[in-house]
Amino acid sequence: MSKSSDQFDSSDCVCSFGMKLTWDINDPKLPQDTKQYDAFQEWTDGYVRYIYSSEDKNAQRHLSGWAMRNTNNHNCQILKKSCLGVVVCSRNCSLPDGSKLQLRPAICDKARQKQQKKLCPNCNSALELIPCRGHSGYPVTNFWRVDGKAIFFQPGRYHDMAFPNIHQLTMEGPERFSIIAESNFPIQTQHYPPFQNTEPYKFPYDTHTTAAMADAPSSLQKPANHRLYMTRPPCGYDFAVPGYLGSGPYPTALYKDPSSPQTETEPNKSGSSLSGVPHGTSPLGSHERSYTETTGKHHGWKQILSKGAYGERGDYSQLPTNTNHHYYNSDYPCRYTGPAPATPAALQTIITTTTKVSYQPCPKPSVVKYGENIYDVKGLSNCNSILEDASSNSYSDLKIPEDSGVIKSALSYQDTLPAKIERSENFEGYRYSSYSSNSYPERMSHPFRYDSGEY
DNA sequence: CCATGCGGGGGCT
DNA sequence: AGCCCCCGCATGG
Repeated sequence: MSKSSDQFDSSDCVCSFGMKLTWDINDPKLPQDTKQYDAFQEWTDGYVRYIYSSEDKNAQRHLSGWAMRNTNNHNCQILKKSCLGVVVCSRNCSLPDGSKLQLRPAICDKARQKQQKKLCPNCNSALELIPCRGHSGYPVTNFWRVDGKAIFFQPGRYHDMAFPNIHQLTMEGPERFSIIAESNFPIQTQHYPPFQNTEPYKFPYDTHTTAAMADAPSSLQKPANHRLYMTRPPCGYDFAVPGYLGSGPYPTALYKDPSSPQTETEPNKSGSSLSGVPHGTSPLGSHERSYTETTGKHHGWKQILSKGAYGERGDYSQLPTNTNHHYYNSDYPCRYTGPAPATPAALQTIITTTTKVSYQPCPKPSVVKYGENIYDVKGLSNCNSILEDASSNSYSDLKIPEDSGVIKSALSYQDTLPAKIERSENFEGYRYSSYSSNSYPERMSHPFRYDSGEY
């Protein structure tokens, strides 16, 4: 594994090792001969699947940059967690740097309630929890399953593929928001295309992305804007970068208020979610929406690390763009089409609880094939190639894609680390950082740290 | 204190 | 039946 870490980076990219294989968290049997694992992804977004080593501490803890709470799905083998959204200033005030306040909601109900009673550190107005609605109007859900030596992670379910499980909020249309008035945001629907169509997801994301970009053309992307809540730097990663990469896209769909929820979304549920504004988008505009990112991706660390802090903000401009997409695309495409074949594994694992696993013998076939079909996404070139390979091989055979361009690109941004980094425990302290596009450096150090502390 | 998990239970579709 | 969510309880840092 260790070695793979480098490769892991790739995980961000769309085609993670997990995505290459065809499986679904609900499959009776999951791939067992996994030789490679994905690097832990803090900020997952979209329909992605990763296979982590059971030794990965972050995976063991079922961590996520997003504030995810345990959801009882009455299935002890699969741990289901749903996104809590993001906490923002009810007045949508702008921070000194122009960014919007975005806090990671406390996971504990009581703690969250207390958190919401606090006032905006910047303007003293009330804080507001914007729920995530990236999954067809419902919070984005993550599924964790321990099986053998691997920990399988999957956001959403394939059925949902049609809908993006993006945390983003729907509304975020960049345009609209650019400036948001204070309180109200118009939440409009996004324009993004509905997936509904047959079209598969072809990139809704892109769309979003695009849109997003629109706003901020170059720089924005960076994502930075988002002030996500970041963790503190224990590792250093705190930085908030937007995630373009990381989970990149994460857009979570959060709506601002419940009241408006669907509206925005409009009937199409699907649509909405897409909007994804990827984090990166404009800072200001969407505050809320933006928060999407906010929510958190700490993800930034990768970036951070790799990049160095964004010192150059400029840089990112470039990045973002590509990055974002990339990953999405892949996500979808890969997965869902194919049903997972049942794979026979030698052992089957049964997970009792999240953490516990018991093995049982099972029949198994040795080879698996995963539907090649699955991956047809044309769009993604990247993935495709990779996928193809993958498909041809059995899991075990797969090699990692170093080859794939995708990855590389991915790597470029993130390069480092990850695998090992476990997020430090501190994760709790996200402070949000916001940055507008550029200034973020300051912010980082900025006074506001909303960690859990009070302001 | 709070993050996490577990699991009962209610409500909806 | 599934899914979502609320709630309390327990554990552990």
